[in-house]
Amino acid sequence: MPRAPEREDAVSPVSGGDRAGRTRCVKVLFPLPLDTAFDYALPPGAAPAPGTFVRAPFGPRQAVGVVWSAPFEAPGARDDADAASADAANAGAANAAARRRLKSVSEIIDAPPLTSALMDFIDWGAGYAMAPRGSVLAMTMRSGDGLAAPPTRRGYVAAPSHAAPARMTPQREAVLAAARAAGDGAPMSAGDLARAAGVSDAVVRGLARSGALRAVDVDADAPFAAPDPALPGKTLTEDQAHAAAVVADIIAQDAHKAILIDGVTGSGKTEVYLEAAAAALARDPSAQVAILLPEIALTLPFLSRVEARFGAAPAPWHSEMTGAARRRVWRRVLEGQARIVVGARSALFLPYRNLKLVIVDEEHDGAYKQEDGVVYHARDFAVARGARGGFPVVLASATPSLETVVNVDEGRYAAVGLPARASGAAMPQIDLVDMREHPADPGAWLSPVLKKAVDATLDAGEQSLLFLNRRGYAPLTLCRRCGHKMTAPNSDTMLVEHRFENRLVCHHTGFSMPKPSACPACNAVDALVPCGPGVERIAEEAASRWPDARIEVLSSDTAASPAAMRAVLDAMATGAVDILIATQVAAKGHHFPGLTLVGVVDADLGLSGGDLRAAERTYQLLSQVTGRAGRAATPGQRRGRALLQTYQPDAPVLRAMERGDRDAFLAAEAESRCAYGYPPYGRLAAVLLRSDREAALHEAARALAAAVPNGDGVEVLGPARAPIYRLRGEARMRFLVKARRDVNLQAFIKDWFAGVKTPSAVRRVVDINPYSFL
DNA sequence: AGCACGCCGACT
DNA sequence: GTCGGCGTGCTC
Repeated sequence: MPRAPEREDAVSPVSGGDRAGRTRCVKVLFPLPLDTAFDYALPPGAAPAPGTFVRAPFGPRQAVGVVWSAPFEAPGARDDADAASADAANAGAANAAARRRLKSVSEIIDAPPLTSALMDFIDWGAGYAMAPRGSVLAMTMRSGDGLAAPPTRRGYVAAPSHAAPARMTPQREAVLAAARAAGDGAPMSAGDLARAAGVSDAVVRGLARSGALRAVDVDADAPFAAPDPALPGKTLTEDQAHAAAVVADIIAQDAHKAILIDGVTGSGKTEVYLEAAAAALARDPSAQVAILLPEIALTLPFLSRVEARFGAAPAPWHSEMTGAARRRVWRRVLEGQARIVVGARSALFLPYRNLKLVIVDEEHDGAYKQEDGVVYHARDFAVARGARGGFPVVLASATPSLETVVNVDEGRYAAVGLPARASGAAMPQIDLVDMREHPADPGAWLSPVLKKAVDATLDAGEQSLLFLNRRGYAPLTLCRRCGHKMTAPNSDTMLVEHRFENRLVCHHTGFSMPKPSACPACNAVDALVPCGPGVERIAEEAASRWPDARIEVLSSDTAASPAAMRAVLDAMATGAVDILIATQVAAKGHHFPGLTLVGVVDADLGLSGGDLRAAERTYQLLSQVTGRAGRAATPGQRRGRALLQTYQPDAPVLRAMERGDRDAFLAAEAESRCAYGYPPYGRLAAVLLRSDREAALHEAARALAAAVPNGDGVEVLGPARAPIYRLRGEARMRFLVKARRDVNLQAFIKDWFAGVKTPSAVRRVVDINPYSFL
């Protein structure tokens, strides 16, 4: 990208605007936590469109921002709207601000501008999340150095044949052949050429010196290969073909619509929405498609699936990408050159030039909720993005969220179902194991019923998955002499024993320490006892019960790296593991053909805690993990089976799981949420105050409580201590704001806060529609 | 977010 | 007497 020449001080401080105050200016928004866009004069003749990237002096430094308005005439010394709206006493000050000489935009950056749909989305998102607009813009601009001049690297192409070197050798011949094979359009680096020819790069340099190879500078950020939507996809089942046709029909309407693909685990939702992507790409040769996934760990195998369908690798995007890879994707998305982006929730904010479809896979997944910085839910924001861009949004899930189901029921979203597994295999048989009737041995966690089922599965040469959503060896360590509980320093969080590393780890703060031999409170030696099970402890029990079985443990921390994790998953997929003991990392998106038994060690886990979505989350997790069983229709293989160990077999969630009656569960869940006025039937927001100064925190909470405005249909609960009161040395208090669906919650909260001055030592975080209540 | 300005403790 | 701690406030 060529750059505009520097125009420092193009408008001179004295004679810049003419006397009549006709300086042309624009508003500029910076990617900083500021809500206001600032006014700047424009260099003479410049008329940047809204969305254009510019550089401008900002305080003592230069900053890159985005033009956030059409050009307008600078307000003169006379009253303008700002002054008129201020009251008489303030008019002088307002005028002084308006009259002050504007600084000038120093450079108009030669890059495609942000689209107005994206700008609208940023404005809307900031208002919704109650975040400064600049913070939302920052998510769009988090690009490494995407606006800097593109880096180049030296490449070589073969010069015309008459430029053959005087002395030809076999090595030189090989290099020239390799360069000619690559062609003029694809310069190769010296190293690549040498490797292709099987010679050292000295040969390449020699040829370049002699003129037989021409050196060219090539863009180091290679373009993405163009996807070919016309390539044949997988053969679809009748259900899939029907669903794909319904979705394609919506895409053909070229208007905003949200549609849910509601398909049981193993029904092949992915094939259906890849057809949706193909339809969008085929309609418009410059269309871009974004596919959002909840977990980056899943993106790698998924990328190859997309590549297989379209013959081109998609552009990946997630928060752990850095440097050149990040810059390359960002730039190519901005240019419209990257046509398919596969990424985590933040991929929604990329500066697409012509976004025509967003697909949100596993739309119910809690990982779509961003909890720090700008707090948002990527599913909801995706739908809002589609509304502003005038394009459809596809949501896919086997266990759609109640929010989405209600949107479908009330006619706001379309829906299409995939009721059967694509392989033709039956859904697993699900049974509850009442632990009161079939208790495990003391100090053990597997009931005789589950152990017998694993025996039978081993005998049949099939695989078992024992699922427990708890990392480590034991979730609680306490001193048997004095009762002291091991907690993280300056936090009210329990330390979890991880026996493989012999450490105590805090899952909230990341703190860890070697397991001490004596109790830190009473100094009793060897008195610290692990309480309760984690996956490592279940593995210990399994190893003693089935000493000859091949057993593996999988959780986000037993695997040292993503590659190690893949290795375990691959071993499971190829049948090299008999019993896999795993947390929810194994519950998502993996296909294990030999797996016929899923045992859930503690189906009650997650039901306690009083979180309004506890039952829903449990249902989703259990459906997902039990859905791993018996997915392949292998001849002679038994039907998949799942056993759920529970102490509360009458809980509605577990009854619904047993009967496979999702709709009854959702109906009951909807009824109870409706009765309490909880989302999606009412609005909810959490206001969290935190500070390392406890007295200031309590005072701020008291002051806020005293200032709650009267609002029809709004109720403010609290302040109360947050469930984790002390975290990383900070104390935390929380309010919950509950409102009817027709209430503007954000306006109410803004009004509330406007009347109170909270000291800066107390941080205040608003979470609209919270998912985490810690 | 930076960065400057502004009032109270340990040092050349 | 100064260097410097980070609280508060501003950036067109």
